Amino acid sequence: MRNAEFDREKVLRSAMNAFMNKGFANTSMQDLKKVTGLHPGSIYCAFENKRGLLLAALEQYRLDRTTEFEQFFSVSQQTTDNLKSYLDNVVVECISCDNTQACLLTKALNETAEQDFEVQQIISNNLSMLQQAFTEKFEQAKKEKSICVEKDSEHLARYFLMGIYGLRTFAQTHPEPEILKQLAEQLYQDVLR
Amino acid sequence: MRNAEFDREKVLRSAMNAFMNKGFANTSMQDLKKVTGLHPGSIYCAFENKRGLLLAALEQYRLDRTTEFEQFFSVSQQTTDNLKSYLDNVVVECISCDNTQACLLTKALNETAEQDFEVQQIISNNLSMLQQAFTEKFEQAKKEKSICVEKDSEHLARYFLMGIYGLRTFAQTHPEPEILKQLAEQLYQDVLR
DNA sequence: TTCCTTTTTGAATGTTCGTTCAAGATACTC
DNA sequence: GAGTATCTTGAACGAACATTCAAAAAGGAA
Repeated sequence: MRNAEFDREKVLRSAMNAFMNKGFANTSMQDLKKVTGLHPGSIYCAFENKRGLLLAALEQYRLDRTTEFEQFFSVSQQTTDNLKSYLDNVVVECISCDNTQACLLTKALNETAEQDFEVQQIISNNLSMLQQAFTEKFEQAKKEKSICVEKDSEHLARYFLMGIYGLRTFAQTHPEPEILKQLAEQLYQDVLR
Repeated sequence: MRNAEFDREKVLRSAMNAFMNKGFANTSMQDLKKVTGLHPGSIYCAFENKRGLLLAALEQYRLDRTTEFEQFFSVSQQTTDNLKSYLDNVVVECISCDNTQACLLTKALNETAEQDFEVQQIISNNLSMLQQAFTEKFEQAKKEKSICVEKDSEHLARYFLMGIYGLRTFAQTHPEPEILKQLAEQLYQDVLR
């Protein structure tokens, strides 16, 4: 017997960053070898192929983001405060202009749409779960009397998520801090109103 | 002397559709040969290379979308009506689930970001022009008393565009007509409020 | 019709890609 | 400490890629 030498999580996060930077198709095995430090054979041994590495990276991304989400919503007692923090953080990520701070899900969704149904399904599911998580937070905010009870939490979650998608795309052409902050602020107001 | 046989606009629209369907990197010259009906040599003769074809397709896309934009805003006297029509059409395009109805600019932006500065610049410029066009429409709506004069037209245009980006991304995972219509409706309300 | 120029054609090119594999290295088991 | 199962290594593979090019075809000028 013998265990693998490499740190699986580190490797997956490296691969994840590479995919976010250059996209799946444009990231070659040579690139992956460089960023993960793994030789082709090891990658194929551990993940079957390049696509398997993407699938594993997507799963790691899901785990990481879920943890991050829970951290954001365990700061303040006021759920709306945490929503604001979450949104502010999206803006910070956008401002950084660092591709590795982007969303792997939307990035991969844009690229593999209509070509790989399994990947598309996985991404859709992940995004649906995020949406569901937001729905619960809006439901909670209603209980805390921060939001009018008449509002539909599901609709709010969808609108909020739509805004985040839009913000990220917008930032790609106009990463100006003040403008992004302004857009995020209005989104927050519109959702809470 | 001898003129080229092919219809340049038709070729560019075919290429444009292919790029929107599979992305730039995933569209091979064989694919392009198939959809354009042009042999590799002709493509290289006319557009220098694959990237040159993308640049030409982006320019054709700009022309087509500009014409379409002007058509949308020459229907009703009420600018706000035309804004609504424009937004409704985005929803229709999203519902169709037809990749060729997507936005080549955001698609290419997602793919070539951080890899091809010239392409990124062209896309940014095109999107800025669209934003500017919306700004003018909101300015006009203010003159028509449809929007409060206190509002900042530039901010409204940015927010509206952000919403459209978000809507398109959201639709990729949830192309349900009713939900998309609801999101678009709220966006319209939030902008006009 | 003849000639010249340009386009069209599609096979050939060199490169890069994802993937494989056999040899070597290494840690665990007994 | 020997044996063995597993991982690591990196060269080699065929396939697919963007690109080139020389020959063939065809329009315009004379």
